[in-house]
Amino acid sequence: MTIQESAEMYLETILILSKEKDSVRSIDVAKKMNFSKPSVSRAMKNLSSNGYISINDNGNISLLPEGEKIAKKIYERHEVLTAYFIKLGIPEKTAEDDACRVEHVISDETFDAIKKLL
Amino acid sequence: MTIQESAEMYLETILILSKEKDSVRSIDVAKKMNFSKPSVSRAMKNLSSNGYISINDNGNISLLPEGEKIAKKIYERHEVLTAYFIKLGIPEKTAEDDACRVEHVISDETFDAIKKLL
DNA sequence: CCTTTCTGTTAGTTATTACTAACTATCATG
DNA sequence: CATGATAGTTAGTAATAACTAACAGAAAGG
Repeated sequence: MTIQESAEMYLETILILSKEKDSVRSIDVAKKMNFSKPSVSRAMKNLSSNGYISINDNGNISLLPEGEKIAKKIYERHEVLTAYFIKLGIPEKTAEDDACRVEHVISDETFDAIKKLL
Repeated sequence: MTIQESAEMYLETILILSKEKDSVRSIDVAKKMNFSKPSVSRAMKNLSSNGYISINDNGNISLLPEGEKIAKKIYERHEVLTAYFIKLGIPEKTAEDDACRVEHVISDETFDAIKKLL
């Protein structure tokens, strides 16, 4: 099963939230992504049953190795692409939005090439 | 109604096919995109009822102004992005594939900036 | 002319990914 | 302890976009 774009977004968000705060729960993810609680609840269940995250009894979410690998990959892409678009003169907001969509669709080769440009 | 990514792909394909041959029919689109006949049939009906294409009695498909505008926009993005990725040292096949996904998701501003780099 | 092939459509299915409504469970506080 | 807010889940729905099975009509070839 190839990981879906939505799963990548959830994992990236969990990574970002865990940098910002001590514990990450479903509700934090929902607020950050502007999604409904049930959407996140379902997604977390899915990520959990596929071994990307674990959820303890308190509802705290943590990335498992496989999930962390993906989250870090997408997060790096996000950072690099945003910086690159800004360097091209794109306003920050637009650069971020574009990075957020491009980060899921480009190949490793193309990403590496762009990364080298910075 | 914002135009969907799939509609953009169909319109782009129709434009490319009409450069290659005199008449374009559903079956040509299906073969080019590797989609089933019913998928294309449904998509053409949709594009037609939204005024992007017209289909005559022989089943020949032609782009209407609104459809042609979108097709040309996406096609230009495809060409420019492919050229750009190739310039970065990416193999042609990968460059094409990446262009094909990126072309639908970047803003006009970011595209223009990349275009200027060439 | 009949049979096969090509083209297109109808109908129903599937996957992804979001939603709302409504429920349960927990927890803090007056 | 009762009340109300917070958190999470269950169940059902919707949009997008692909699929297969099955059929209808037209064209082509023996």
